[in-house]
Formats: sequence, C-alpha cells, structure tokens
Amino acid sequence: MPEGHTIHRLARDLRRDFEGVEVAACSPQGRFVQVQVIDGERLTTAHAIGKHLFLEFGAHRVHIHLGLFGKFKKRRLSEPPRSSVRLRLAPRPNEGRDGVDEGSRRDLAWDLTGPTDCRLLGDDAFEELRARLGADPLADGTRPTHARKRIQASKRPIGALLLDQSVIAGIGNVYRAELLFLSGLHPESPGQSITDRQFTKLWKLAKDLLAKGVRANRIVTVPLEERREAPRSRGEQLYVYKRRSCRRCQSTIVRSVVALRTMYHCPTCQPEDTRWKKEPAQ
DNA sequence: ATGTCATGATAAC
DNA sequence: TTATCCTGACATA
Repeated sequence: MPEGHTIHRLARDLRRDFEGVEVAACSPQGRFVQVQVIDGERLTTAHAIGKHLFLEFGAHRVHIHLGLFGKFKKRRLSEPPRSSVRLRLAPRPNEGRDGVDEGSRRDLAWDLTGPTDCRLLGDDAFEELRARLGADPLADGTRPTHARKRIQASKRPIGALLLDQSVIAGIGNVYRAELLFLSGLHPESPGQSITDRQFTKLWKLAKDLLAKGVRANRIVTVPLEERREAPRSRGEQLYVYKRRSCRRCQSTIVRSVVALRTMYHCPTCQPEDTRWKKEPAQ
C-alpha cells in the first residue's frame, strides 16, 4: 500500500478527522516513547512529502514513515488496539465538560502499526530531510527540472532512478513498473538515454496516476475502458506489476531485480533501446 | 509450527 | 554487497 498516494491520502484523511482537534495519543506497543508530548495537543495540520507523513501539533511535529510494512488505519475507539500499535490517535475525551464527548460519540481512532519511523522531528532535522527529497509529483506547482537533470546526467538504469527518493519523491515499486510500461521504457535504460520528451511524459504520468491513486485510495493505472476482468475483482488492475502476461499484448512478463526490488516489464511493449545496448558479440 | 513474501530504506562491511 | 529493522498474510507441513 504505501507509495506516495497512500501517504498524501492519509494526510488528507487525518486532517479531516483531527485538524483543530485535541487528540488523545498513546502507544500501546510502547515504542513511541515521546507520545505523551502530543497527548492532549491540538493537531494543527497534517501533510506529506513523498512517502513521509508529518503531523503538526503546534510547536511539535511527528514524523511518520510507513516503510514496507507500515499501516495507519481507521478503527473504532471502542475496539481496543492490538499490542503492536505504535500510535493510536483519537479525539480527546472532554470529561466533565458540558457538551458531548467527541471521542466516544464518533467512536473514532487511527492506529499506526509497523512504521519504520514514528518520532518527534525538530525543525532542523525536518529541513534536512526535505533537502534530500526530490520533487514530489503530488505537490502542486512543483517543477521537475532538477529531477530531469539528475536523470539525464546518470548512467544508472531508469528503473533505479525512479525508486531513488532524492530524484523523485513518492514513487514505489508498483508505480515504477507501471510508469515505465506506460512510457514504453525498458527498466535498464540508462538515465542518460532519456529524452526530454520521454521525461516529460514520465512526469505527467506520475502526476496523473499518483493523483488518481489519492482519489481512489489505491493504485489505478488502467483506464476503465481498458479493463477486462470483473471490475469488482479484488486485485489492482495493472499492466505488468506482478502479472504473468502483459495486459496489453499478452506477452510473458519479464521479472528482474532492479535496485534491489523486483521489476516487471513487458519485452514487447518495453523493448531495449539499441542505442545503449551493444549487440551481443557474434 | 515454520517459512516466505511484501507497494521501503538504511547501516555496516 | 550484505544485513537489518518494521508487521502480517498466506502457504506449506
């Protein structure tokens, strides 16, 4: 689940549920040691950069990164959290006051499990982190010039560059495979071989598909009219990721490892560019 | 009960 | 380049 779209969607949902609200915060698992600092504080806002989520509580800021396993899900406050919950957020009960107890009335809680990070983050560390993240296609008004230059100056495969968060922030393994498919690019094409036109297309696709992902709250890359399988079917509708055959041409999908992650591409729709690959010696 | 894999990232060798 | 951290779902025995 957690690519950039998930995190931006979480920021949106958490704003909707907690912005301007005093929260009750606890860490049943105990590993968010400083949780008491935000317990009882009012959420100022929540925002995302790439795959990083930030919860602002006045002068305090919580930095959350889901990593590969992390989940942050809406639960019922009346259901006790599992012991693995690193952070539970709920509207703060206003006992004794007149008026309704928001927390109990809405029976609302959000539980965070399995994150690689859930800690307070000061301004300096925040700026440092932001400085090492590339352009986020989901941030409005972002200009991708720097990302393009990084890519075009690099000999690394485009499949590796897309996962490098300091180049573009927010793309993960599913979007990587699908974006390269839709761009007709072979994952091993060196960054240097990417033309302006190809980059522009890649960036636009990234923007559009990530934004669509935020709206749908899941990765959607295949337009409705191109879907074959039952629209109800569970799995995401994708072109190549984790598939046996290409959704478009039925060729057998090639699995490889690029930048330590499993890559999927269609040998027909994403041919190798012969400009960079030498013919095998006779 | 044990093993495997996953939409991520880093530290250490 | 390998090892490590985080959790849970599913497969296999």
